[in-house]
Amino acid sequence: MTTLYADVHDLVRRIPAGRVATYGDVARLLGRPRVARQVGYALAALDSDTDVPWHRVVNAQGRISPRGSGGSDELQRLLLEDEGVHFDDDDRIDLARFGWSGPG
DNA sequence: TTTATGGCTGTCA
DNA sequence: ATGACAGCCATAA
Repeated sequence: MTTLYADVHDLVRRIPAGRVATYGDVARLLGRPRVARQVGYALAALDSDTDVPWHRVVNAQGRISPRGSGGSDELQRLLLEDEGVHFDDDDRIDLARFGWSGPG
C-alpha cells in the first residue's frame, strides 16, 4: 500500500518505547503538515492485532483524545505508563520530555 | 464526482 | 490558562 495510512503506520512503528509524538508531528514527518487529522484517523482504522504502537500518538496538548467509546483512551494511558511515560495531574504528558522529535 | 465525517491544530476572546 | 470557531484533507458512501 502506498496510501497515507500505510505511511502513518510505518512512521508510528518507528516511535521508540517510552516516547510519544503528536498527530501534527507525525504528519509533518511524513511531509504532510496538514494531515494531522488523517493521522489520527489512520490510527483509528488499525486492527486489534496490529503491530503499530498507536498508543504512542497523542494530540498537541499531550493528552489522549477522548473518542468516548471502546475504552481505548484508558488503555492508551495504561500502555504509556507501562512504558515509563509519566502523566501530569491533568492527565497530560510533558512533550518536552517524552516528545519524539523524529528518527533524527 | 459530490457529500459527509472526523483519535487535529492554530487563532481569537 | 480555558472555551469556542474555522481550516484542512484523505477515506468512505
